[in-house]
Amino acid sequence: MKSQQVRQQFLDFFASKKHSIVPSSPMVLKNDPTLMFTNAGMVPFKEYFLGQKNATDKRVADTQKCLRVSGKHNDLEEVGKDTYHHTMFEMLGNWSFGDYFKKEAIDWAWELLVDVYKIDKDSLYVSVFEGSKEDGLGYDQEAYDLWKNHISEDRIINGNKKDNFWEMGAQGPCGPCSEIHVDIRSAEEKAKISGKSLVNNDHPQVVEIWNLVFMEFNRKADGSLEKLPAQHVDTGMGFERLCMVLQNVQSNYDTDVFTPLIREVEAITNNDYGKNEDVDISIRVIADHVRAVAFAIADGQLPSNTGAGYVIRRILRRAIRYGFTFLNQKEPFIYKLVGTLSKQMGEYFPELKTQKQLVTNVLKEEENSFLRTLDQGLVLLDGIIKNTKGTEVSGKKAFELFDTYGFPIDLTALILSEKGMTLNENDFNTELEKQKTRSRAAAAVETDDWVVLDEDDLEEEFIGYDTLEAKVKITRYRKVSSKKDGNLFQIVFNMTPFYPEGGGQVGDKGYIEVTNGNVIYIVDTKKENNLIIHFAENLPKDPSQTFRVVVDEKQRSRTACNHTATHLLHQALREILGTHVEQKGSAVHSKNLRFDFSHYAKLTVDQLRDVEDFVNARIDSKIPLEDFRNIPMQTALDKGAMALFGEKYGDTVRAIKFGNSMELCGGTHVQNTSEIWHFKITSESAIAAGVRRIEAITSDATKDFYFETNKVYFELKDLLKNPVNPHKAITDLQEENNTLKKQIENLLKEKAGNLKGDLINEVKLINGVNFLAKKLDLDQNSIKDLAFEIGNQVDNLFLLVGTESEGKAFLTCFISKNLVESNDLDAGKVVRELGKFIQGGGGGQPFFATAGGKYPAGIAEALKESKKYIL
RNA sequence: GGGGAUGUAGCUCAUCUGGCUAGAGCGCUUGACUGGCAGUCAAGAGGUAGUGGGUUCGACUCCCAUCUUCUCCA
Repeated sequence: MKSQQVRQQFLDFFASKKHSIVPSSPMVLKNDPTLMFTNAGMVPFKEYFLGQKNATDKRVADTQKCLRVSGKHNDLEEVGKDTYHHTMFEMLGNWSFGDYFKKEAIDWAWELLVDVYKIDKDSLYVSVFEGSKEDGLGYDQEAYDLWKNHISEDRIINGNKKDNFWEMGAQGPCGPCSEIHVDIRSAEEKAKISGKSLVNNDHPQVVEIWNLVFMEFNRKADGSLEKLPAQHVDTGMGFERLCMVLQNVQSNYDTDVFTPLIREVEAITNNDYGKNEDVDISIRVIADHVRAVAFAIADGQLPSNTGAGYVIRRILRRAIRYGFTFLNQKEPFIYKLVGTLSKQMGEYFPELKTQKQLVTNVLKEEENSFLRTLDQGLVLLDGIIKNTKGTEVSGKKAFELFDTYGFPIDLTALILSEKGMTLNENDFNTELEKQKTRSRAAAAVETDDWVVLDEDDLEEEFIGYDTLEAKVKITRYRKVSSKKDGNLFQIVFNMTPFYPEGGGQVGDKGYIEVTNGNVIYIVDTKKENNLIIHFAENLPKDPSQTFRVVVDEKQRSRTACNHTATHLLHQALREILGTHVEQKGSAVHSKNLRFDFSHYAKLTVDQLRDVEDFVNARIDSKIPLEDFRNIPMQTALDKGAMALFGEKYGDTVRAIKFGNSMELCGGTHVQNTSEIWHFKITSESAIAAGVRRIEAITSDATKDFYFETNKVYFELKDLLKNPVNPHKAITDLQEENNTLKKQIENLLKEKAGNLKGDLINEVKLINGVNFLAKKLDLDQNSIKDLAFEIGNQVDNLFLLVGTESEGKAFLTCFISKNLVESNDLDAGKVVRELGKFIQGGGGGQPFFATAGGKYPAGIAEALKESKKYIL
């Protein structure tokens, strides 16, 4: 059975059980501070489990693209070494939000696997939670009894808390779970060792394929459990593993999910899969990683050096590294796999198709940049090897190479071992640990439990589109402390006019009015799991009162101008550059806006001008806002709204329309484009291959901008005595300046030439040494030049020049090199000793040295004294 | 967000702990040799050492601030 069919049958099966089938949510998360990527099928539905939102569909099923790079079985460095771990994978899941529970979940799982997929029930095992004393939980008898109806009791295994009690995190919803394992070994092997003993033992052919979680508790910060108001089902089945079982192969990488990629890698790199262990690992790594990276980029997450982008970069670099070392690829090649991937998965994940060109460009650029890093590292490592005595390279040096220059440590180890050398890994790990501790300490956040004041009013209403102030009640609050921000309070109201950071737009600021006119400032507003959280430095004394809260109007209106301008800019770019332009990122602040978009070339001056004109024309046309709230997604799309990838499945959306610009958007906007007043691009630059960034300003900021530039212009013009043509005035000045410079240079040379002649005439032969000590009225640099020039013409020279400037005294001493040796003279010593006369000190090299002091009157004596060195 | 590195001629980089009038290779200009090209030789142009402060007799070098780029960690 082809993987496409496997996926489809799953979805069809649950559709027949009255589930809504929803598309996969983005793999990259934007509004969750606790998580960078969707790492399990349940992530998009977190808010339902947390009780922060009521599900509109009580039964849902989907396949979800997930990314895992850390965790007990998902260390990035392990992926590829075995045949069943991945970074990016699909998780098939069915959900019940307060609807059905254990019985249906278990019955349907069995029906699908055995009746639909026709898996031999004698190869299946199931596990049941055995209970936990520390949590006061008993044996999950209910699940056991349900399984007993389908499977013989000797195939039911008891599982401990580690394997059979699922938790979302340290805090939050959790519950017992029941896993289904499948044994795909041959009959002989099964006869030898019972599959039962291999369950949960990391055996590549006895694997868990489906986990059914029965969510019924909430774990509090103090570790205790409380019963959830409603019970949910959350299941997750590894798609790739399921395909392995159904396609009757021994490895996920032998399924048609991966084989097209593996064939392509073989063809491109001219290597065969299945002949050499290192080559096989490399090919698996590349086949796995290219999926993760391509999906992430298609979801809008470009590789970068921080946050989620850094994780993506690391995954890609790991693939490049394996290709470099074991497949002998010294040029970019991974980008060539995008076509195959898109052909194979683009049907169900259309973002791969539409973003194919961008993904390809970005990968190629990243590959090139890392290959440069590797080149540089190879040179540095060579240097380290040369400077190493003995055969062990210090861990500190290797760490520096890794930390500062990005050279992979395993590559260092490999190269060293080829040269019969070793690496002090302990020291390396110590250094790495230090680095981690430092970073963690800087980012540490302590979060207290929520204090819930109003259980009944958990769904917070956003009223900020229509009003900037309201009378509200606090429904919950908690304290968070971090090194960076100190103590802050997170406050949630029953309703709020404050816009939370999202869609690129910054969160609102403002204040809470407490007793007798005092206020508590709200410094930021953010969204977390669908909850609007207000950050305040204090908490009202009596949080149970009703408060008036007010949004900072100035910031809000400026931000609104910038947000609307961003939409118009987006429209302008698509109109002027073409519809290949897609939003890749956006930041809307009160003082400026930033818009990243896909485009292959630098914008010309004319294009920038056209874009500005286009936006300003729409501002001039005074277009009113049309605000469509709570309309179904499909309705919005039918009306012509631009759908962005990265949108999450949701019940209803909001669409913002200004004339022909229509986008799905939750942000705040002006009522009429005329409020924006004016739009001005301040910069255009590249941020990645095929992605460009425009920064721009609007309204008040453009006034300031024009005022400032205008002011500078008039100041300059004034300085130039108000010429008719300032441009010409400046170029004239520059030319004049150049000719004058040359003239002065010539004059000075001439003067120095004369002076040099005079001085050479004054040189006296004393004791076989050409001696001259004189005070001159020249600057330090000229004296230096002069000294060297005289030195070039006169042999056996001992020259001492004194000079005085700004009340300070200076001595310069030049001694011909042959004299330095034959007469054992040292100009440095000379100036140091003579420096005493001018109450200063100095030094230099044996043949040229300078000294400075604060007593100019002593120069004469110093000059007189100098004679003694040659007598 | 935290740490490390980096910025010197058009390009790639030297200048070891402060002091050899800031150098090399490639590239560029001019000239010579060779039938032409490649090439060789000779001469030459090109640098506020990221920027702004400070310490010092003296700063590319040390200190502070700031920006660029790279990189690791979170």
